[in-house]
Amino acid sequence: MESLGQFEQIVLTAILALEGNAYGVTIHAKVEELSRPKKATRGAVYATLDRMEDKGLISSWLSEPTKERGGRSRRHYRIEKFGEKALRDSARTAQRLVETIAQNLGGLAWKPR
Amino acid sequence: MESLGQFEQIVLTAILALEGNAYGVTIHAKVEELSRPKKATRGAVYATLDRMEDKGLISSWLSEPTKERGGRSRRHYRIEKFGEKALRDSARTAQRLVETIAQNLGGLAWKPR
DNA sequence: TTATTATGTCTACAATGTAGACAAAATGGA
DNA sequence: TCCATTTTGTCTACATTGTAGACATAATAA
Repeated sequence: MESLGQFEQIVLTAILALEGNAYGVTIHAKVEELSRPKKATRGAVYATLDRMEDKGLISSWLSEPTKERGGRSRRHYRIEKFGEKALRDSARTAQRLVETIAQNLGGLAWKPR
Repeated sequence: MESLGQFEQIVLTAILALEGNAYGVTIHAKVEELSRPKKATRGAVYATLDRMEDKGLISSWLSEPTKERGGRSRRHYRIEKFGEKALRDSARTAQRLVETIAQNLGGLAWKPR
């Protein structure tokens, strides 16, 4: 019953949100968006992607190079069933925490959107 | 701009939820409740409490022994302002994740109370 | 060709997470 | 009295996750 680390959860969520356009650079950008105002380095993202691939949470493949300035082939990632389940589970716990915190600490003042 | 680890977040939330009755045993129980079905050992909880006290997120003091069978003095914990802020911040990020996951993965099947 | 952009790999370390043995205080019952 | 039991806490050692940044490579424009 492994469970996701915090950063793993964020990276996985980023891949999910990118629907089919998930590779190093876009994932890194989405991770920073999700964890704002905290920064993340590319190294951190790639290391986590590697580990998650080893564990079978995600899989990857190389695409053809693009035509943009400097564009070269990219390693794309997608979530496996196993990763989806892990993410779902971790989201339940996260939700439980958020509710408990909101109840006890009062308005978090986030606007849902 | 330190940010809370996953387990730190859970332990902090447990202290919060226990309002004034937070010490090793009750915290451990609440942590397991919050992270169900995952288990946690007492060692993990205490190690995390120590680290968070070092960082000034929480503080602790010893209470008088109680009259129950085997009851001895307990180390009670409470959250400091700094810890409260850290928890609030981490809750915002968690909420952002949960929303993103729910949007992309569909019903998490939690009832928001 | 070389500078520049986009992309990815690697290494090494710091921080966090975890298990489980051990210790000690209190007290009820032999 | 003193020992077994309950409650509580400490400690050690290690595994996993998180992070920074240097380095490498491919493509192309100039």
